[in-house]
Amino acid sequence: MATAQEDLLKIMTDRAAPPGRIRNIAELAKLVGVSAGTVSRALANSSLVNLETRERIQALAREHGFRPNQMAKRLRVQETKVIGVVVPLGHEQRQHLSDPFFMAILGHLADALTESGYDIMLSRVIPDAEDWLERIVDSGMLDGVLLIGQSNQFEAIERVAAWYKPMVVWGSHRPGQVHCTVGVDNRLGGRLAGECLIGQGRQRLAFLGENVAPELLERYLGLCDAAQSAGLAVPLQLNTHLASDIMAEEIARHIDRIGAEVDGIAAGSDLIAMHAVRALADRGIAVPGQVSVTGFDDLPLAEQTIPRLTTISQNIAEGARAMVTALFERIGGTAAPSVEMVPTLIRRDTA
Amino acid sequence: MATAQEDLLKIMTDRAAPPGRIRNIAELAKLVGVSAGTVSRALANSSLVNLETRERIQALAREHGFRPNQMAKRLRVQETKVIGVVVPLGHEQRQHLSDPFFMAILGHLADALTESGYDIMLSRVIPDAEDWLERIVDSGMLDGVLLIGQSNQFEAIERVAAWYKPMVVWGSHRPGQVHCTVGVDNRLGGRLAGECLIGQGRQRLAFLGENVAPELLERYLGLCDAAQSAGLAVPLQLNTHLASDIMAEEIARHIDRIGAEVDGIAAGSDLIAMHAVRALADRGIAVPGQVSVTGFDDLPLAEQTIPRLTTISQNIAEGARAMVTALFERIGGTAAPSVEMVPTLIRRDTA
DNA sequence: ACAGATACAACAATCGATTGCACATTTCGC
DNA sequence: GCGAAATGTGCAATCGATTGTTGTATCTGT
Repeated sequence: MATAQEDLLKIMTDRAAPPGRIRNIAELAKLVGVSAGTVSRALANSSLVNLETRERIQALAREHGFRPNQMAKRLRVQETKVIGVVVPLGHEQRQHLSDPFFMAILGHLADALTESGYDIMLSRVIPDAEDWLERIVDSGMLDGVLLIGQSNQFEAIERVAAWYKPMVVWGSHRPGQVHCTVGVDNRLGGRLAGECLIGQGRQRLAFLGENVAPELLERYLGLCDAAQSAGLAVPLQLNTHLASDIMAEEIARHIDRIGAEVDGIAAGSDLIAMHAVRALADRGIAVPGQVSVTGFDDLPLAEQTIPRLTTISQNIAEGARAMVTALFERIGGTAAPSVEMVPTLIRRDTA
Repeated sequence: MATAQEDLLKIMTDRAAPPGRIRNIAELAKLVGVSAGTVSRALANSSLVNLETRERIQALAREHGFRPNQMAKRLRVQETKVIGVVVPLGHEQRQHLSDPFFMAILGHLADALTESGYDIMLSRVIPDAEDWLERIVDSGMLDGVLLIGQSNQFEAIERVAAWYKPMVVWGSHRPGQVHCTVGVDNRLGGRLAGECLIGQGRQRLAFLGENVAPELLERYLGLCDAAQSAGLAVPLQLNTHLASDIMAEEIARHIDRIGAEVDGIAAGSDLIAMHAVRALADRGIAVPGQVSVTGFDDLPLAEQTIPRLTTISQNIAEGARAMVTALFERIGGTAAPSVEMVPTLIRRDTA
């Protein structure tokens, strides 16, 4: 702590900005002896200004560590080079940014966007106010918006999508919807999971995950499809919050309650599956000996659990790329359509 | 795909903005029949404008879905309400945003910042240009900057910290440094890990993790301290990249190479430890039977591996809070000092 | 040597909101 | 009924850069 105090002193002493720091283009212009406009062009390396003066100005700017104010530039040019990445938490007030799925996709989005010279504005929104999305969209700070997940905000998204084009949403595509989505065919994914379980001879199925978000609902419906095709009873649907701390005990309770009624569990996500496997193991129920479990997402962690998760793969890297290209097309004025990717079953150890 | 085409059509048709959309305060002012200034004040709910007109203006704004342009406001007010969260990847070009540690801390930062009405600008920076941090810091877009990790950019950070106050860095505190850090005492953490291993009777120690980032270097030095105190040989130091795809095979190679030379591994992070445990298991080496392993961070995943990781805990939630409060103090003009938290050993199954 | 082209740089409008100051209209005290 | 205070609104400057237009040397060709 002693050293920290010393630092504090040091900081207080050179509190004043470096002498003669240049704050804006006008000051630099005065210093160089030209007009502000010329400086602006010089810094943009425009051939309109004499090579000699151009270099003189650039040198002086570098020397004084001057960089033009982006806020002003962006206001003038009406282009911000910032994309909003928004996670709506309609049904999940708890922090959910640490959800591994979100993090995985965010990583890929960040790659693609920074590569194209865009910055990322991250918003974790709890849609309490009716116009949460409108507020984001016309804050005037964003060139476009990527929404990760539809949550229970389908209506709000549609409403905005009707007039705001540069927006792409990760989620399910319902026939006739206006907003542009990228995602897998969740219903097919659910069906694949079901068929896998049924193929193992499982008869009494359950789905772990809530059904307010379209994505998860579709997965459940896909599971139902599979059950129906095989002549089995309608699978149970067990609600589970997405916040990881609650999730664990919630799942444990479900497992306790349903006990031997169920021999095949399709989880709404890998994270849910992981907790389910753990809860089953804790109770001495063998996976996949007595109960089979499937996940959804195929996150890196699916391979690292023991036993490794059998899961439905959505290609997140490809999905992120698709979102970004669709968004750029839309920013450019083209009406890029939705993209629906095909999920595949990754067979590992749990089913 | 048919439905997607339909959507496209629909989108093209109402391409034009809604009729009579109000673009700026001046237009709204004309509509209401007052001056722009009055509208501005009315929307800010200033008591300077008559309650009646105020409500009339607000109603009209709501009706037309008008929201003032934030970019303009922020330019004028010289306060952006945006905090930059920056991950410098000096020694790691590969995507690293998906690093679970980063994600965990980002989640908590997002909570704390949004709660205080700040937005987050996320930058994943590869510090190739010399002035990467300067560019971020005086882009004019940020009220403050949070740096996650020092990477190998200690000098650059110090240089900027000399004149830019509202910046807080997650990482190690070296005596006499100028920039404000929040983090655990990494050296002590390394020592704790070492003592734990030695306490299990381990004699031939190794550290898994590169040593260009101060944090990891300190951890290694702590391990060395412990070894020295116990009269053991200097622990091996094995470089390991942080990009998760390379990491796995790199660690596997290390394990193959060192074989029986080592019976105690202190990993630089939980992720590294996890991969090490897996690599050992794959080779039929019992953990902790033959080799003990410790992690660092105590991420949620540390509890979910099998066997569960023995690790050094840094309280990430508390750390994130500390970063944010320090940053706010600095934005307010106070020179908040560095914070160094005390790490603790979490004893689980791997050591 | 002169019309016309070329190369530079200055001027001023603009992006969209905020806010100090001045001005006009009530309201109030006495 | 008159000066003073209170209230409400408009005007215009400002934040900091960009860019279309205009103006003035300098240069080219004949």
